[in-house]
Order: sequence, then C-alpha cells, then structure tokens
Amino acid sequence: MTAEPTRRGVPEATVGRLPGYLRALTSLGDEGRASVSSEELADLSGVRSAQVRKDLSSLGSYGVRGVGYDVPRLSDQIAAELGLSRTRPVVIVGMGNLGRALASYGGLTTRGFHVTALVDTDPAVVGRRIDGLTVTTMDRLTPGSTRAGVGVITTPAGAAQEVADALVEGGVRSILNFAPAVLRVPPTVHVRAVDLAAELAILAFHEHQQALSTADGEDVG
Amino acid sequence: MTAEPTRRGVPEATVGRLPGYLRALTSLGDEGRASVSSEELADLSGVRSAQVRKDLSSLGSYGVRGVGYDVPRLSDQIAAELGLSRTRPVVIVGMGNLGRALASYGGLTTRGFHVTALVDTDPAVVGRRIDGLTVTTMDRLTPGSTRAGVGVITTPAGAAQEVADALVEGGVRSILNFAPAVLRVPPTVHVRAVDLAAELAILAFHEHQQALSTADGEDVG
DNA sequence: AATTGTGAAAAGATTCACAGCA
DNA sequence: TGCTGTGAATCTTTTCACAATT
Repeated sequence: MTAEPTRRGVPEATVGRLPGYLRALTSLGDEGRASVSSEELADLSGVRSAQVRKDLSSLGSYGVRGVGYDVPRLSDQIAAELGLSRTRPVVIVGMGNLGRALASYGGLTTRGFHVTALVDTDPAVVGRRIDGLTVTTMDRLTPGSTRAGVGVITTPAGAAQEVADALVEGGVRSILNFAPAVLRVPPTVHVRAVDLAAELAILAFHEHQQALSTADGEDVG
Repeated sequence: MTAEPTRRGVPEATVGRLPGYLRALTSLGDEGRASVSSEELADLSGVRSAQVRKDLSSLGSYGVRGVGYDVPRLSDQIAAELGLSRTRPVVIVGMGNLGRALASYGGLTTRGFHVTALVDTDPAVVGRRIDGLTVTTMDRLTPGSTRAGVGVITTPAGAAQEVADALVEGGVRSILNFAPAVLRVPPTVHVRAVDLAAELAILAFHEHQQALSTADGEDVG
C-alpha cells in the first residue's frame, strides 16, 4: 500500500480522462441537455465509446440501458470523484511570465481552485500586486494557507527543488511543476509535471518520423 | 498503417520519456561527464533503470557493458531521433497572458524551435510588438512560415477549432493545444493537449483519495 | 566487477462483442 | 429497439532476472 493506488480502484488512466468527460458534460449541461450516450460523450471527449463505458462503470456509474447517462447526475458524480466539491487553495511560486499568466488564468480560478498566494524571491517583485494579490516571499507563507492545497512551481529549474521542499514543509500535498526538473518529494506528495519543451520535442519526433516515412515512399493520404 | 506507428517501432511511451533523458544528458554533458550508467540516468530522469535500458535499446543504443553510455554520443542519438537537429518554426495563436508568456519563454526558443509568428484577432493587439515580433492576424500568415512547423493554440476554447483549421490549412503538421477543447484535425496532423484545469483536477483527485483513506484509518507514513 | 541488452513474466490499458435491460 | 455494463481477447507497458560483454 503505497500512496499510489486508488481507494476503490479507479485506474490511473481513467482518472486522467475524467476531467475531459466533466468538461463535455458541463457544456452539455449548459445547453440544457438531460442525457447523453456513451457514443456522443466519447465523441466530445476524443475517445472511444467503449472506453467511456468502461471508465464510467469503474466509477459505479448510473447509466440507463437504452437511454444513456443523466447529464447533471453524471457531472456531480465525476466532480465528487475528483474531489472538486471542496475548494482548494493554490499557491503559485515564481512570478515570471508564466506565473503571472497562471495567476490570472480563468480556468484555474473556476471549478474548485482558488489562488491564495503568489510567491517570488525577487525583491523587485515582492510587494507588487498581481490580480488582486500581493506577492510575498516563501517564508511569509502561513502553513494554514497551503495545507491540503496545491503548489504550482513556475520558477527556473535551478530553484524548483528548493521550492518544492518549502511547499511540502508548508503542508502542500500536490504540486504542479512547470520547471524542467525532476522533483524529489515524500511519497505522500503528488507531483504532476508539465514540460513545454518536452511536449514540443514529442511533436517534433512525430513530424520527423512522418518526414522520414514520406521520403521512403509511404502513402500519407 | 495509420499515422500513429513509428518508423522503426519506438514505442509511444518511450518517446514520451526521451526528452527527459535528453535533459538529464545535457546537464551531465555541461558538467563534463563522459559516461553515465542506466542507474544514474534513471535517477536523474525519475524512472527505473530497467526502463532506461529498454528505452535506449529500442533506439538501437550504443551503451558499453560494464561501463555505461557515452554522454555526448547518446545526447546526439536522442536529439537525432527526436528530430531536433533541424530548427522548426513555431506560430503562437492567442496573445493573452499565456500566449505572451510562451512567446518569451526561453525553453521554447532554445533547442530546435524558433517562434516565427505571433497571431491574434483583437485589433487592439494586432500590430503590437512582443518580444521582437509584430503580432499579425491569422490571414496574414504565409504558408511558408508555418509549413512543417508547430502551431501553439492559446486562445479561448471557443476559437480553438477555427484556429486549428486555419493552422492546418497553413501547413502546420503539429499542434500544441492549451485551449480546453478537443480538436478535430486530419490524421496526418499531430495534436498534443496541455490542460491546466485537468492537471489540477487530477491532483485534486489524488488528494481527495488520500483524505478518504486517512479518514478510514490507513497509515500514511 | 560492473553494467548493458533482452527474453520472459507480470501488470495495465484498450478494444471487442454481446448478454442484459429499459 | 437502443444503449449500457462487462467478461474475454488483444495490445501495450513495465518489471524481472540473468546471460553476454567489456
């Protein structure tokens, strides 16, 4: 029993798709749609319908055979499963371009997350107000403001580990890391990394392969 | 034979880890290290050593038993595999906070990528200079500037599909999509999505599960 | 003695295909 | 009839363990 496996066994791959389903369901709900089929939900989420059914059944779902899934009910179900009912504090560390962009990013402020602190070390930035919050230094963070919350690291790679340590110390149990660095954290702390350079490199790989295979005379549509 | 499978069969999961290896190797190289073991490289990349060996062997690697991998040589090998030898043009569409942040993001401008155009529809933004480039409208993009390049979408979700269509029209074959929307593109075009809200939701899920299991009396170190 | 490369085993994820139900 | 839920089949990924090699 490490920190990894999930309570009632929702597979990790399924968890990764739940936000996508929720997004689609939210937009269906806004249009006043009462029910949706796995086929349509799959289409809106960019996956296959069998996948949708498997995923939702692993949640102990409440679809109706011959009809589909109840949109508001399934929304609530997924939001509850994701733990989005309770609002979580977010601390952003590193007030460069990316940090500032995230601080004012609407998608972050909406469902379930609330930016409670902005942090930087640069004295020229500390004390400035960004999007209604005053930038503080790391050591001014109160443990209460970060407990059971999410830390977002948008510092240069060199500072990332130090920041992660401080966040963990301050009670953060989840970290979203934009710095191109591997973080060492206790096993109770979850880290997700978003590496823009890596994403581009992966795209470059596929383009490269495509170029090679067309040069070799494969047909490409 | 769709567009998916890779020339000499480098598994997709492996491709996803190559940028991480390259990052570690680059930093080892900068320190003047001549060789590295799978064990150490694994440690630096946050994976297991067996994984590293499998991954590198699928590249047709050139490690030396009893010694390890030659750092500069392996770097070159991976960079070549990823297609990072040739510089690729990047077009960023959507000059909000995130778009501006990416436009001046160093990690993007370095290895293999070069931002060649910034695009927005807002007349108040078009014509402005950001980071040495003048913001244009979509229709002023020359096909040549985007061909075989990468399009980055940082617009609101509602505009994303339209932008993707235009990028594809303009010759882009890879898209990095930050808008929370599923894009429909021809099968020859590769899309990777970065969804910040989804990342946070996934972290929230794990925190939520952890909270549940501790409440149920599981030990958590 | 140290470390790679790789078959084989195990685990995980996806897809199929159809029984079961409204 | 239409669509879910799921066992079985398939495919992919990870991990193990050890022979091969310097």
